[in-house]
Amino acid sequence: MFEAANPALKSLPLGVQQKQIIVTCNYEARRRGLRKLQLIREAKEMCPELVVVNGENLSKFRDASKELYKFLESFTWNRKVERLGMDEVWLDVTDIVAYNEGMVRCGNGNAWLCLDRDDPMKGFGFDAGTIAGEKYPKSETNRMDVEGCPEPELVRRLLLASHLATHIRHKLEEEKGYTATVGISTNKLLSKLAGNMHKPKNQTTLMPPYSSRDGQEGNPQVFMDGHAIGKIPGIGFKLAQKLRNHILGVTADINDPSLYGDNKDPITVKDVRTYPGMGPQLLDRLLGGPGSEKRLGAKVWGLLNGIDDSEVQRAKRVPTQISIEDSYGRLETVSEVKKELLILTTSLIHRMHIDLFEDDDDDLAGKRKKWLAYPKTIRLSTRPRNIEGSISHNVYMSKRISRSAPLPGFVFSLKERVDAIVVKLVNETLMSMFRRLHGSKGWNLSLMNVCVTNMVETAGDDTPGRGRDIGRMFRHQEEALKAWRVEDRDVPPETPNTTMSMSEEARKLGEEKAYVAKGEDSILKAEPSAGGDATRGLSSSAASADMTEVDYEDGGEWFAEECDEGELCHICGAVMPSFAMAAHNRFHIVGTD
DNA sequence: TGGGGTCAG
DNA sequence: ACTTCTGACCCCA
Repeated sequence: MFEAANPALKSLPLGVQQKQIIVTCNYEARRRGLRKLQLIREAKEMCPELVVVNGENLSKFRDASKELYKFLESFTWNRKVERLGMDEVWLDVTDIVAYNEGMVRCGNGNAWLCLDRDDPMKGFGFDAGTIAGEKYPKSETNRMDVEGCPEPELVRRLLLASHLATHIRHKLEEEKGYTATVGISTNKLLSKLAGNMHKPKNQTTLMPPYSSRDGQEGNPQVFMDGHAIGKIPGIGFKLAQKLRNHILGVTADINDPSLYGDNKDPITVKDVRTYPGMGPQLLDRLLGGPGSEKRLGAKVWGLLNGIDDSEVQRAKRVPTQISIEDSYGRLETVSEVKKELLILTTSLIHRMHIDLFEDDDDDLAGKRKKWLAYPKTIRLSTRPRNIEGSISHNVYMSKRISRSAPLPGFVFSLKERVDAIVVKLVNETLMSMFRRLHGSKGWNLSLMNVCVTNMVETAGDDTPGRGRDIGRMFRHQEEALKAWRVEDRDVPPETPNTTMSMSEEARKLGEEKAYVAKGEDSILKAEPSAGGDATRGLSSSAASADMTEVDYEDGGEWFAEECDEGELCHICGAVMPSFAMAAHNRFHIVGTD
């Protein structure tokens, strides 16, 4: 992002600072030995010419992330574009690939990939005899013998997805100035891991065969097996530790996290997968216990085998929570706390206006402002500083504690000044929550976080199932898939699909982005899941959105236009004129029966 | 629903 | 000195 704004930075080592730490840095800085989350002092020592920019305010990153995401969404037909953090994205391009797959003779010559079902001229030409970009495993030749290989349909789909990925990467660089790295495969897990290869600005297609035959593992298994166990998305620090302990046997050293840096993890996916007795049941025993996820063993076993059934999610209209936090060297008095709460709360109210309060351009009368969602709950979290020498050492470390309360309706006021709202919220709500967390003395905090959550969405035109183009989309997809159904009769249901996902790091620096193209290939799967999803989307949005739509929309607008003082609904937190409250309450009573 | 844990970037 | 500033999802009572 910084590089895109100022290309001269690309050749300089650049780091983004939060407090005393370089939270991320560009490739030039990494080339010189810098790493993420390194102390400023060490970084400067290692690289005196390091250019440092302040990254404590994330607004610019949020804006760039949203812009990037919107750009990528414009390429999709199904709007399945899922963000992971601010700089990674998955695209499910199954439908685009399926549509084009029927019209392209892969394996020879020039072909056309159509990007718009309504305009055959919109698209790009490509060489249907090659996979675009890098492949896993590497191979000598780029020419494809599509018909001669064991999984020709899958090869065709991944080939199309690879060219689509290249096209999108080029457009992204031309039009937005962001480079990206992409992985292309049949699910989110595999495409994400493939996207880690060939950084900073290439792409990797995980090549067929995907199934094992005559004792040979498929490529996804070989690919997964080579990864350190802790590198698998979904297997974090705790799970990896438990798995290592079981494989290696429990010794004191094994519990030292410093032994397992990036490349030092001695335990691979293959070590775990092939351990005697390994399977979902043993994994459940190893990883389960109070508090752990249901069916965790089955899920992890799937990951070890390259299996991931999770769908690429469409972006939600509003976040599920918004929080602001800061860390402190010392925070020991009530007045210090109050001062910091005022600062945090001011940022939080601003964030609410940015993320929850947008133009309603669907209104016939023109643009109006309205709340997209009302958070019902406010939460205050703190992190008490480690008490020196107290408690054994490893057990009571830097955990957060929190208290929550209903969010008062006055924060939605559009008339009152933000600073007045902030003062009221801190004095009337947050300070008493703080007292519930800590007494008036005897604490020292290293962090405070203020969060609003429990969003109640107002109705919007983005609600799945509402858009006029949704029905049309599915009809189109049906047609595009007809040919496939016939041809795929004898293909087992496990046959993969074609999907694409992308990730970018514009967020941090524009150092690179990765996008990952994921290919779905199971048509038999696509049919029921498309039908099921469509039905679910329609019914659930009708049920939940209709309930709140009239209330909140009207309440918000009346308040915005006519009211100086709103009255708070204690059920949902909406604010509206007093005369509306009786009808509003009736609505709740009827609606919640 | 409140409080906490894990995972991710 | 497992740190920064988040956000998503899961579990239990």
